[in-house]
Amino acid sequence: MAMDCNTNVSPQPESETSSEIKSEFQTSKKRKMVEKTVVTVRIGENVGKLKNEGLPSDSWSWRKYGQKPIKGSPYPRGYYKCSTSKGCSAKKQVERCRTDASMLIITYTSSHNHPCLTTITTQDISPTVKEEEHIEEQGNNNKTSDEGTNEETFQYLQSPTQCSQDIIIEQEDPFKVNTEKSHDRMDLVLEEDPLCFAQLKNLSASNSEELDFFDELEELPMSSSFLHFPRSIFSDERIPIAPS
DNA sequence: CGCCTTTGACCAGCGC
DNA sequence: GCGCTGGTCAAAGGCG
Repeated sequence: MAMDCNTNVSPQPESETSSEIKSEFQTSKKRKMVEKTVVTVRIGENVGKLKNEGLPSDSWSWRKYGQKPIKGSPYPRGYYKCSTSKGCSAKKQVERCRTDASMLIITYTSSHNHPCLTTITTQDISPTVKEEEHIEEQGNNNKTSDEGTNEETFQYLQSPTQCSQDIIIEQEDPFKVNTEKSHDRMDLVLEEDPLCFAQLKNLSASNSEELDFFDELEELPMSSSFLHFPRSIFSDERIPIAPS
């Protein structure tokens, strides 16, 4: 895998937890062309807070079906399937960035063939959403004040750049060159991609899930030393994905 | 009892 | 063609 963490400086607002999404229509040189969305998530204080608060881990329900050590990375990769709906083919892969233990790389594959639970049982999970939104509001410089305050279903249509301050998402279309307009593309992609915001919301929530997963991984070598890096060094975690 | 995690085995794609 | 590697399957066990 060519995944790695760069330390490029970007104008995006800094945050304890940030992430990016990259859309891939061709990906995984090992496998067929499958649309993927790669998200990098910086593990920050928010994650711990979420975890401590015991929030539901996700709007979707994920079931782990495999874990594999990845060559070149000290951390294994976990494979998850959506268990919200039986026929749902949505999957995600979770791994820790090999060069920055404080970052998670989450790769979403396929799309959900069912409505997000957020839209199904809004009343059940709205406290969770509100918690997330509250966190979002704490430091999102780009976000307008009236966003993220109402129904969750509305957020489904929002740009991921606005969805969360602690999860700054950048989606990259490998077939397009201009990365500076990535957030413009994101809007388009998200409107087309069934993963879209519902999954983006997963990110912050699933952080805790991933943290649980990686709590164990942290016992692996390297991780502790990486955790000592100042987070500011990794203000930008753009992950280059080598086209196949 | 149902769901989830773990883990070894197997399969498939890619590079040499 | 072979080996390596990533991705998936399925059985077993644990947990709520």
